[in-house]
Amino acid sequence: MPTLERSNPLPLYYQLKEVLKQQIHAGHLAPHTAIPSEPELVAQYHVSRATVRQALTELVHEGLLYRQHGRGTFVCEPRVQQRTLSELTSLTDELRQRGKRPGGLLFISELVRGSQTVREQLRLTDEEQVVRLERLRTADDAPIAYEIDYLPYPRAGSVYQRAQETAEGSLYSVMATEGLSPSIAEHSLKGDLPSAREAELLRISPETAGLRLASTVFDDTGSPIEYTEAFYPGSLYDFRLTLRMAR
Amino acid sequence: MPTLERSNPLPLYYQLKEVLKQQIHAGHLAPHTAIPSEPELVAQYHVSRATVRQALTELVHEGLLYRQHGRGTFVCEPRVQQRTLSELTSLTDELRQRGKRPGGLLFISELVRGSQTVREQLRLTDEEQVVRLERLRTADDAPIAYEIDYLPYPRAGSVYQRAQETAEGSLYSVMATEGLSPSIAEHSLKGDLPSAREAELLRISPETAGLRLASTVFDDTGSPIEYTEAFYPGSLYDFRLTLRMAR
DNA sequence: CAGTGGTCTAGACCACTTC
DNA sequence: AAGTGGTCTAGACCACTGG
Repeated sequence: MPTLERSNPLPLYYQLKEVLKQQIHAGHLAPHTAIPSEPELVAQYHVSRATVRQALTELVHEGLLYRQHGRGTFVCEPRVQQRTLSELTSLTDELRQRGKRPGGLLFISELVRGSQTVREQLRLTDEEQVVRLERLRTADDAPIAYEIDYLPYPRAGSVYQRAQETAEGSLYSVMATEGLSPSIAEHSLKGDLPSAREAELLRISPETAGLRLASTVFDDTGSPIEYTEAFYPGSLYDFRLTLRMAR
Repeated sequence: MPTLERSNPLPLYYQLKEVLKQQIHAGHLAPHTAIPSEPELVAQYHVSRATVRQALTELVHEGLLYRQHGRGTFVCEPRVQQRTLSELTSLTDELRQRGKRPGGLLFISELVRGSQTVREQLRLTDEEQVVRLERLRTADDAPIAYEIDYLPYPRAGSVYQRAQETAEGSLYSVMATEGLSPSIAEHSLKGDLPSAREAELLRISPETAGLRLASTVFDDTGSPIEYTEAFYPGSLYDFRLTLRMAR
């Protein structure tokens, strides 16, 4: 049994989480079997019950465990564990998880005033401009999505300087190095047909239906840091989401 | 200032959550303003700091508050507060939130063996059957989606008896009364064109693109309790999701 | 420096499940 | 009755932010 290191700068509850996660993923704890009770974990790892409960509560939130009052704490089904619940994964990460190699082409990077929709979503004043990036995103070099990203220039100026980097990898990773931390996103999703330009770039016929996505991304204070419009042909890509029920 | 009732069977942390929620929604606490510090809440409500922290931690999870180490705890933007983050809302609830009147027509309710996909998703043995419900869902009497629901007969037998009720309202509410509690759902979303039958029932042309959704719903132990396939014409309905970033 | 949230302890009593 | 998780207390020390 691994031990927790008090000299380790990582908090004890966090170390305990990692230990339990690893035991679950390694298969030492099978689905629907009980993990040690809270008093047992207290004794095994020499920490207080509050510390144990902080670790367990977070693992329940992440969909790895479930609790039953009076019975115990149990390991969730692997299918539900597979990803952090209700996460907002970047497409780049998502493709890697599926064993694909993400990539992209940057067509246009410019400073513009932006449409009324864009300005409203990013809550800009009349004087402020937006960075506009037009990208074709690929998996294993095959196009899978056409995407236009809008960033508020006042906060994202340096992203504009480094626009080329966003073509290859994740825009989020570039934004993160600039202190723009995506935390929460609103999405609107509907089925649609591609525009002429989209059909051409994605090399699909104009009759191929796809998914039209508009997203506004916020940092943890709720300030908008990105607005995106994208088209995903149904024949090339599907979205996967795991959500938790309210209440 | 409201007080917490120790005679109230509801836990103190829960009562404190409700008080803070109400103050936020009533506008007494504006976005980006700090709420009272943890020691202040301890003094005001005569509870321990652990109780205060349990209330605040859950409100942070629900997207109403955000914390900044060394600075304080602040109220989130209304747009981010609008709904519980990453919830799995039933279409019935969603439509009500948008001011629409949800309804539906039940075409078929039957017991079948189910396709291989259905049987795999519901993890059924060779002998077990599924309840199959075919529904046209409406908002203000106009069709917005065509949906087929599959339920594992061994656990959902009584839902089959009460199938007619599911036409009018939410299938989840009928399931809930039978001890089937949706907790987590996996979704797959892509753009597609309607089948001939879908176009006819939804009264749209076969060239109208829409969103094709396949969902498997689990209870909190991770056992599947429902599998659904649906088509939402892009011209009639869009999905709205609010998600939290992983980590 | 004072004030904030982050982590942690060592208890306590309760409600629920199982036997 | 014994064991489980749910709630709660009254402290403590730390890391981070701001003036």
